Amino acid sequence: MAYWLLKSEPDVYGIDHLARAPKRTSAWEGVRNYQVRNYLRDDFRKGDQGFFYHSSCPVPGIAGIVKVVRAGYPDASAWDRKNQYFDAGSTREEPRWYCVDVQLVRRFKRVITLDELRTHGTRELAGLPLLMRGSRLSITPVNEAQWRFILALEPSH
DNA sequence: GCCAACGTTGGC
DNA sequence: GCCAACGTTGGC
Repeated sequence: MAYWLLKSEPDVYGIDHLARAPKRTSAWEGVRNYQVRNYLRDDFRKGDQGFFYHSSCPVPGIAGIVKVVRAGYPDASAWDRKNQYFDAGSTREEPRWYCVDVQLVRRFKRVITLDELRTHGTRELAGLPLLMRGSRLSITPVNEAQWRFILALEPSH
């Protein structure tokens, strides 16, 4: 089982939106970056878990945990002319973009902030893609040691 | 709103 | 295939 970090802007789609979704489940769609597309298409498995990260907001950080309930499948938003993520280059025969379905596992009792993660960036979280210079990908892998370490941060403070 | 970093586009 | 221009991301 793999671990991931999924970024979203809370104003657009935050963890509270997912909490209110039917079955607390939603498609993670609209990804239009090839590297992230490859993760979604090739590497995501049902049962994988992910951190739900809030970006572009007053306090960026990890707000909770999701699990993958459906592995990669073609992103239908690319076929919808009215959708802001429409892409005429993606067809049903040859889909260009992929998505997964995620279900909220739980919200953290507190947001584990980017600042706090950075304080561990040279030790336990060295190499975490989120903390790497220039890292902008909306989905990045998290290894098991990093996953466990971040989970253990939640009860402290 | 700024701007560093990085991806994409398109002319050549 | 190069690379300048442009667009996007996302922290600050």
